Amino acid sequence: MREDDAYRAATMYYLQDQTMEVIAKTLGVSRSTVSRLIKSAREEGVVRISVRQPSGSGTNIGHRLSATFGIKTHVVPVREHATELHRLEQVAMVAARLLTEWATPQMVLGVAWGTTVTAISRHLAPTPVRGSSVVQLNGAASTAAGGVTYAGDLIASFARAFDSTPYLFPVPAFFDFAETKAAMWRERSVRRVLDVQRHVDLALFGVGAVAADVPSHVYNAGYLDDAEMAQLTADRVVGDVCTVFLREDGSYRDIAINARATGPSPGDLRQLARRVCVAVGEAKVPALLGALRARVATDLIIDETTARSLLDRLRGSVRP
Amino acid sequence: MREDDAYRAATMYYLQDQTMEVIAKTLGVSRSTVSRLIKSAREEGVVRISVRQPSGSGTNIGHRLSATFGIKTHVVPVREHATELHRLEQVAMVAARLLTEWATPQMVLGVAWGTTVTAISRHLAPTPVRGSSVVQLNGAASTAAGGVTYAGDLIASFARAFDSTPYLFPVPAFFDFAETKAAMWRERSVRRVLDVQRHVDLALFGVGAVAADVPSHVYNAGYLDDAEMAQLTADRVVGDVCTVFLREDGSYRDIAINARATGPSPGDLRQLARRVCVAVGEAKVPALLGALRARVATDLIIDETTARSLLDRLRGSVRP
DNA sequence: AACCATCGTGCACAGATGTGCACGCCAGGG
DNA sequence: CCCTGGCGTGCACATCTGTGCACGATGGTT
Repeated sequence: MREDDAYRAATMYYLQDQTMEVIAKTLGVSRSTVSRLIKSAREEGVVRISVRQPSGSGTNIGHRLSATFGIKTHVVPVREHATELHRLEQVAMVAARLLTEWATPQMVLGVAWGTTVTAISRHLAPTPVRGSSVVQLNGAASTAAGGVTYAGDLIASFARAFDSTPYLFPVPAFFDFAETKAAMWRERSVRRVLDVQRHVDLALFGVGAVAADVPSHVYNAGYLDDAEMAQLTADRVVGDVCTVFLREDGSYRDIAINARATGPSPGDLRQLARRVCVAVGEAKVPALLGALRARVATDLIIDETTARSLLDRLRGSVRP
Repeated sequence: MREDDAYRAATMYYLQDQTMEVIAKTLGVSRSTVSRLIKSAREEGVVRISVRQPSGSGTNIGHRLSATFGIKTHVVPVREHATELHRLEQVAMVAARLLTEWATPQMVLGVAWGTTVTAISRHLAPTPVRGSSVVQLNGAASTAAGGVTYAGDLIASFARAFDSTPYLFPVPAFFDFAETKAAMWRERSVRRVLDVQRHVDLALFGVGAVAADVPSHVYNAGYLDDAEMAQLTADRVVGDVCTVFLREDGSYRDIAINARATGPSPGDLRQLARRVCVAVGEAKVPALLGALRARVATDLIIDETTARSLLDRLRGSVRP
């Protein structure tokens, strides 16, 4: 009843360009109610709005990035002086919209966890996708409490939005011993999830930066001890993708801790058709550069300011 | 430049929920300009808004029609006392939006001509569709002047909207002699168009009603002489689809004039995957009933008032 | 039965949006 | 050279839209 009214109101508003006043009279409710109906229609995914990039947008930032790394880039316009938190919110909104736009029946969506992905999850409008699954890409349990429920809620919120089957990955972010990982990887319960991960059609992840203003989750939630942090610095690690650490040049294979990490390596990721990387914040630029050089992404969603920083660093002219 | 600004403004407005004031400051223009940029983004097809029908809308008119005729129905909400012209405009708007939503690469769009289809053409937002074609379904030349350019403009406006190759059908609406039709149908120039028509993926047409308040084009533009009109009445013809005449029970094969008509018969239409019928006006109900019984449509776009009328007539309780 | 929490609604106001008008810029033509 | 028509812009106003608040209905609990 209510949903049907929302549908009727949305049709009249968006498809027939009627004012809410007129719609209110037709439906026999107050204008305020119509406003709320239309809002709920948007939030419930009854209304979908997409914006397509005009083909001939010439020399702008997005196209430069796309050309350099051979990826599709979505640059989110933001005001110059906008705070990083504000920008994160903007980018997350756009990412959430694009994601629902890219959803296809039977899709397997792989999601990592972190501040960025969590922000995206807050902006997802419900978009039922027949036969879809959502799978957690990397383990989240840590010595500190809360990692599992945190990641669990995150996956659940994606699964709810797409009406998908959720697959959790109940392993720690890092094993203490590489042998344990090897052992667990032989367990059928784990293998089942790994198998789903290999069939991911659309992977979604952010990048972690070791030195960030809004510090990335991994480096602050008790996942790593002091010795490990020191080792990262010694290894010239600048950040991570799916809790696999990277250097700015994109190398990662010889970083010891990665043998104990549970997320897919850049090499694993590259097997997947579509890999969407979302990044906000100048501090993430070195890590992002490493990620792009490791070719982890096919799509990049980034705010204008960070994008500019990235291009600057590429040219070698690092700004203060 | 302008288009790029429109894209940025539209992104910020629709995807990031920014106010125009904020967008104006970011882009360095006045708020009014932003309003206009966003409007143009909508009109130029940069922004697409679609409204999906909630699955569980139970006993409403649309579902009753869908169940009765085995078609998909889109009922356009209108105010009860709305004029027929107003309703036509509403329905045409919705039809235009749905059409762009249904457009797929390589599609062949078949369009008839008439008041309804013309109204739709006025509301089409440009939506480039790779490799698409638009083909005229029925001839339009008449003894009175203007038929050809009229249909030509119509087809051209569809072709422009979808960036398609247009195929005109340069034959009269009705031949005077069935033999001429047979002869023309052997001509290669005509056969080429007929061949495109057979590959139509999406056919769009209205229904003509012999006795309409807003009279249908065929019966008023000099296509038929008095004797022919009298013959139609004698044959219990209630209207036409693509200038092929029908009775209310859906029969059409034994109506003499149809042998001289150039549009696809219901039987021809049924070969096409998707056939979208658009209808407005109580006067069209008998003709529409005939059309639906002849199974010419897979999709029906109709206003609420006409839909109600249609259901009433189905139940035998014709209202005054 | 009384109570309370929750929810949906309309009212009224604040804020956001659309648009007629006038101004200024530019290009083409006299 | 000026004139003129077309176009894009900002201003100011009218209209449209979003939302805090209060009220009333509903349903469950004590």
